[in-house]
Amino acid sequence: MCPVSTSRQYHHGDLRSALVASASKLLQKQGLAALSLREAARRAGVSHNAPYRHFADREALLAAVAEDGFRLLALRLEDAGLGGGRDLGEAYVAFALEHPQLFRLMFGGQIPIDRYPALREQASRAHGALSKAFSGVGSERDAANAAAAAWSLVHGLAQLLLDGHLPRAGGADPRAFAHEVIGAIRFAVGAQRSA
Amino acid sequence: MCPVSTSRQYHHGDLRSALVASASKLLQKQGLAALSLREAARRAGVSHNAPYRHFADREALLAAVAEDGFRLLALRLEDAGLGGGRDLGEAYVAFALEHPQLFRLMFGGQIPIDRYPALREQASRAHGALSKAFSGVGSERDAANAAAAAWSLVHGLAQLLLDGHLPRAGGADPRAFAHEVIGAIRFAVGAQRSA
DNA sequence: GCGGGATGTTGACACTGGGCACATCCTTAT
DNA sequence: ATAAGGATGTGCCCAGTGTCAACATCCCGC
Repeated sequence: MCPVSTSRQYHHGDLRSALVASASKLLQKQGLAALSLREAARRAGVSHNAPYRHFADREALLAAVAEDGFRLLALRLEDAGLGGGRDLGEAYVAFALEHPQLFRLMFGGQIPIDRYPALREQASRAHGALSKAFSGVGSERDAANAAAAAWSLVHGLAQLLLDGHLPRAGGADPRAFAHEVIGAIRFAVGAQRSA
Repeated sequence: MCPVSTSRQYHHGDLRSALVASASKLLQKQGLAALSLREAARRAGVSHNAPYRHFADREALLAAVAEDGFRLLALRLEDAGLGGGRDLGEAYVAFALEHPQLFRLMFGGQIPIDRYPALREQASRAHGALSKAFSGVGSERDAANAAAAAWSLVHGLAQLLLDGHLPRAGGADPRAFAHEVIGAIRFAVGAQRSA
């Protein structure tokens, strides 16, 4: 399929990777709207139609970029997993803040995940890293729900921070703010009970 | 040349509203990618450049649609607010599930909110409706953080449900699932403490 | 009336995603 | 080694889009 290291280059060598790379850079610098197939091709030094040999359409290229994103996120979470649930959450938010555009692409609903098995797999990996921290809580179902709730919490926090919806009470440092908010969920739970 | 112009009104009457309406419908039915200025104009029965008398560019039209979305969300939350924090959360998720595309537009980061004061105001209104439920919790700062945490939780849950990231354990009904997950946050808090 | 500003229209340009036929190069079987 | 054949990349084409500029039409205050 994809001869990796041994053979000489045909025309470009590894256009697929080059395209994903230039697309990622483009996404990070200029945002999703500016990410065009043609521009990515231009930066990779090939004609505007060459990408179609590697990606069915623009969406497929986006999916490849997102897949890389999920892979990176999963790695981060697996690293942070040793520190417990709260560290996981902060790592999640940190990832989003470091790669805002990438994060939006990954969760922006632009890509129908089920159509890209490789994408789904990396996403599941990230999911798994989060779930593991809650595997010992109550029944199996309780654990799954707790994991879903925790994921929701940190995911929503990341998203709202990116969109500038949360007036950051905790000063300039978003990481500290995230720490504070994640901790404050217990107050919310309390209020919920009393209501 | 169309010399017959008696029945056909040259001035549309309220083109701005008509454009927002057709854009909303378009968004809901076909998704953000299919929402073009030209198509919206076409559906409003007007030439492809007429929108520019009311919107500086495509983004401004999107902002107007999103503004309507926030207005609707705020209303929903204000209605649900009487029932307490948990009802609020479920109303939030329900809104997202009923208007998936609109919700994504509102929070997809496509629109720089700060550039559209009217948008910001409606968004703040929704925020306020959520915050009110936590106004009595601990110190003022605790309350703000609790509100942020609660918002994050339901927002993340909505987003993850829309993207199909959460395998729904609770059967077919997403509303019941949302109820369950929101309730499960306390397990997550417990796990967090013990970690 | 009538002139000016708001509103719509037509035309044009650059750009994009995507399809087609053709050129180029590598690999493999003969 | 060489010819067949498939993988890879190129050009040219088309429809659709956002946006600008010039022009047409309408409505309101003088």
